[in-house]
Amino acid sequence: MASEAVTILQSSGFFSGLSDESLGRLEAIARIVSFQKGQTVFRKGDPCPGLYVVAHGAVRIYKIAPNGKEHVLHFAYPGMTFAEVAVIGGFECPAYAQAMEDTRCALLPQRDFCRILEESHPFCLQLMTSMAAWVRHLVGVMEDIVLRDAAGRVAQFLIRSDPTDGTAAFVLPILKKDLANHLNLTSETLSRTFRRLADAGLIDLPDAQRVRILNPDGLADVAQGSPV
Amino acid sequence: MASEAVTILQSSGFFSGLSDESLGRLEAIARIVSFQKGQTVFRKGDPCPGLYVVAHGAVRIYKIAPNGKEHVLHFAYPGMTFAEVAVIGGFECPAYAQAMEDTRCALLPQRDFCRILEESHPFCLQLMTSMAAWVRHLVGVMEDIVLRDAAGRVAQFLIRSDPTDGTAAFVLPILKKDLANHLNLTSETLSRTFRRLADAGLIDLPDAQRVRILNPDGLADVAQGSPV
DNA sequence: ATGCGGCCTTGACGTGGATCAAACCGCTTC
DNA sequence: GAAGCGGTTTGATCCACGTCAAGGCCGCAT
Repeated sequence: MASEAVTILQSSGFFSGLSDESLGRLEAIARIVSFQKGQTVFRKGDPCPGLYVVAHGAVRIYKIAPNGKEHVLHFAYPGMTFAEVAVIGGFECPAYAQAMEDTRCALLPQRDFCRILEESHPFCLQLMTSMAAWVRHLVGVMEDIVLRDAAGRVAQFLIRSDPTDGTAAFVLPILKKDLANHLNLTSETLSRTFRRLADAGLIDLPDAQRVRILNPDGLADVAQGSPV
Repeated sequence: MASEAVTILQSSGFFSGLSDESLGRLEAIARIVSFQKGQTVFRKGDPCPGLYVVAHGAVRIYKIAPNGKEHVLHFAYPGMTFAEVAVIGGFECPAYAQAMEDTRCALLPQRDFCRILEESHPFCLQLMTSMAAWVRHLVGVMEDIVLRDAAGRVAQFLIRSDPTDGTAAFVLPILKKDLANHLNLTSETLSRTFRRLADAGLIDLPDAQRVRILNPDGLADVAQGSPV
């Protein structure tokens, strides 16, 4: 099903600006791969299979410390890519990847992908700016962790991930235990932090999976370091 | 002095693999800029002047939290570049940059640089792999901070930055207070951590600026999470 | 229904590293 | 050489967050 690959690629911000010609070349090399919930996509140290574009489901990319502690670098949802950096840099997989749900991806194999990069200058340029945006995001995550306390990190996350841009409740896109891990907190601390924000009247927690932002400005203050 | 720019560019890993033709084009747009010790190179939010290549001196790139806390993202020494990502992505300066010593840089102005990127495919490819390496480095720093305790971070830093690859003492490339900040520690905690490593016989501290690694394997164990 | 196994919450308690404070350098400057 | 100043060290104390433990909730399988 070649057309499925094209649909997936087009849905991704990474490839959306490409010409039909470039898309056609990518389509020619793309393979569709599926993973069951909980299945490992690749392990740290594996040779990098290529660049993945998520079509359905969700994947978490994480590292494991020598002591067993995990840290989730990021979550890849439909339209998002992962393993780009290893593909482009030509190194082995720098982290673990695991499907959080049944997941379907387009896979652009490393060698073919690099060949296209070498042949297509516009594609190269496009990818470069995408990488720059990715670096900026990464630095942002790092700064969240380093410069903010628990409440600040949670507030920042809520602000960034509220799809409603307002006062409707929305469901958290991930399990709280994964969110806690991503923010470098324990799930206990995350739970307590949510409660403190709710007690302060900044958010409402209708149930375990949903959040409503009651006071965006106050939440922004907390993200900027104001005490709860 | 056009030749000075070429020398600087060639000394940088970022540009070392380029053809004479590409180098010539960069030389044509390069300007030499100097900063006195302590001088600000740019501030967060400034329009990005271009890509800097350090010739002499050292620059620290850092962020400031709303509460005033600083975090040093990285140190740019001779041969290293900074502000590449903002140039390529076309955003404003995402951080502060300050000369730690009297410093001389080549500056490749944003617009000219981007024009060359658009015209030269080999250059684009080269830059892409440099960016990938840079991302990997960034993720490494982030993982150090998130997954290791104070002793682990310091041990990891020492292992990575020991130029002697052995048992000779070497001078720390930066002030301890800046190092502490980079590792997300206070200088007090860094001082105490050095002492603990020295008491454990893993390192020797002949004076405040120098370190000698006595037991590389033991230090590696600490970096992997073993208690001191 | 019943049991079971994740996930989430809440409480009590412990601790790594921050903070506060003081003293000691090695400099530069007068 | 006295005074001043940043950087470093050390000690005493504090606190945000982790750890440990227990209980509640919900979906799923028997």
